[in-house]
Amino acid sequence: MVRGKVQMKRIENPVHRQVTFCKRRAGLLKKAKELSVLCDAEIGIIIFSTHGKLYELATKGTMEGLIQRYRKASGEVQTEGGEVNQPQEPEQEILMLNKEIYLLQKCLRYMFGDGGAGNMALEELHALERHLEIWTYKIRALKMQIMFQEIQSLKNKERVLTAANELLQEKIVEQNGHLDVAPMTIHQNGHFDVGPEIADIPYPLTTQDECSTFRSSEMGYSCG
Amino acid sequence: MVRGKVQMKRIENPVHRQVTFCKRRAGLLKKAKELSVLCDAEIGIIIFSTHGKLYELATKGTMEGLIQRYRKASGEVQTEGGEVNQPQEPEQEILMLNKEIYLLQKCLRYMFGDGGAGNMALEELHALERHLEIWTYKIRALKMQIMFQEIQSLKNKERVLTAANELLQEKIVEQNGHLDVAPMTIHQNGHFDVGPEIADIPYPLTTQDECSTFRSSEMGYSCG
DNA sequence: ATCTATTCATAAGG
DNA sequence: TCCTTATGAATAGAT
Repeated sequence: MVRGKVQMKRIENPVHRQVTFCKRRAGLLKKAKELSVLCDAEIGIIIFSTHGKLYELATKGTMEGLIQRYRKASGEVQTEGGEVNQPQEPEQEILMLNKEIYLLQKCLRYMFGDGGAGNMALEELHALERHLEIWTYKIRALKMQIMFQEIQSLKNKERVLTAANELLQEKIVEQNGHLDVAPMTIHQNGHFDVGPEIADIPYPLTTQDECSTFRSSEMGYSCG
Repeated sequence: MVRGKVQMKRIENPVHRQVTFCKRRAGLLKKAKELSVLCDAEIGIIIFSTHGKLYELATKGTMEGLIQRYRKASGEVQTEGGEVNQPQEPEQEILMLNKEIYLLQKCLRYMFGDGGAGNMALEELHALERHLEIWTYKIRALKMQIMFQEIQSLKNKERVLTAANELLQEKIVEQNGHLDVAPMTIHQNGHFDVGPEIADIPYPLTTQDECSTFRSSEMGYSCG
């Protein structure tokens, strides 16, 4: 028996919450199906429970199809030329990627059966191939950029270490008077010429060992 | 006043349908919000009306975020090795594609700013490049297959026409007695060897001109 | 949009 | 999980 109006806040008792979740979830999905039938609407519902379990409903076709329709519908506002370009605008790029995904999935559907709802024309395949090549090119460029930064970072570290080494050598020479100690210089030539961005570091005796990925803020070295 | 139980079928009267759509849509979204609050669930609803208008709800975060969570959740079931293979199973292939899309989107987010929520590691980029190469390869293979079928279809038509031609020649020769008419044979060699699948066609005097794409059922010719 | 009779959903309990 | 039941909520049809 329903005692009074239910409070619109999270049910704290986990058992009650679970029971209510089951019941209301069923009710929601039922209502969605009814709405779809009565009003001839396409409806998709995605539910993640507190514990991350997925429940879903797609009233016509599949959820993937609905997601694609959603992407097209929410994306086709201000979509103009269908050509692959370098738009510079993140939003346009996202639209492009949505098209890409649509194409990929259409291709996949053809290649592996799935009922053959939407088949791919040869022309679409040509377009897809071209897009994939462009993406491959972009990925390679990005990889190069990342590796370049890494090399730059390593070279900087080398400079720092070399400088530290020389300073230490000088100190040792000072302390030991005329004792002969050979300087420990590092020779390591990469194939990239990186301009000197680090110079005149007072006493750089340590460098951090973390040297990875791309954020330039993480290319750091520390001067103890 | 509700007269009797509502019939669970499409409301034919468009005004009634529209009114019901409005009311029930509002009710559904309200229920979804309640379920989300009461049971701490993340819920997304996508509704397309009959006329294609989009209505949506995402109770936590954005719809895009939810879609990605959905893809991950529905994808990571029974995903084993993270390696790219040729699974033959459509479902597994769909899982792979979901990963692909996830990767593409992550890549895109990095390349074009977007707040930099999830950045890509060099390793992920390597994987993406490899995946793209494989996709390119698959696309090319599919294109080849389609073109091969087209060639096969054309060759069949050639056979049919040649046969028809020969029959016509014979008839003409019969009718004209000893009049000398050179036979009109067609010589056209492609680079693919297609086994004879069409033979002994009685009187194939016409062939359809539609010869395109891939469905083998559409490679047809008609024998008038 | 608002109203109201009626059906529907569901909280609590078993 | 499923059934029951009292009660609040949703809504069809009318205005």
